Amino acid sequence: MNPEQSHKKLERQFYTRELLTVAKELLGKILVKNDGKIKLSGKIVEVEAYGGSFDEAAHTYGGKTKRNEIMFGIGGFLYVYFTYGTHFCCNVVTGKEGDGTAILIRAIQPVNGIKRMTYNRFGRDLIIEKEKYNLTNGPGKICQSLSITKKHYGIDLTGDKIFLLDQTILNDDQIVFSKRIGIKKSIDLLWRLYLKDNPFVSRK
DNA sequence: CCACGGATTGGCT
DNA sequence: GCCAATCCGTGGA
Repeated sequence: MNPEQSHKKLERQFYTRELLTVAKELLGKILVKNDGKIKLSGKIVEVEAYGGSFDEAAHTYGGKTKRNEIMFGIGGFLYVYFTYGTHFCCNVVTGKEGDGTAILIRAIQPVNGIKRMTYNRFGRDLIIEKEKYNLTNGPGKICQSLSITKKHYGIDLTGDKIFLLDQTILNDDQIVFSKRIGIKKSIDLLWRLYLKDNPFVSRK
């Protein structure tokens, strides 16, 4: 059965829990970008947790600024940032007011709207089968294929524009806990979580 | 005001 | 494996 038709939208209380709890349970959930007639969606297969008093790699480490203020709010909102002059990345804010924690969505497995995602990414149809795996296997690629930009900063994930659909919670033995990618601080935390053996994960 | 560099990606050696 | 692209948030003068 199509997972988009068989599960409910995640509510506020899913997001307001502790960072790593939410990170684990985000795996396997369906991310939906609702563009009206067209709905783009994918299963979350890789995430990274950020935030808390000792995580120097988190954007919240230096305190509240205009850029990161949504991360300091209550869970269930979207934190979008722009980096390297080229890419957007999207995060799910977690926890209570003031926590400053969020989870970067690093890779999804396309479910619906694959043709549209392909056009958003490459400006054309798929040419080779292999390209299917290059659609959404990275944080910048997700935002490009789903057309998520700065204007989606702060969107309420309990609304109907961008949201998550509930799915079965996965067991720990299906999840790999590893070091985060592309950071220079707090590099030893095993806060990158991904689905074991999933071909849409950004790297092993 | 200015300088620095980044939670990335894609192309080339 | 190396590096440029290309913007803007952040921090120091």
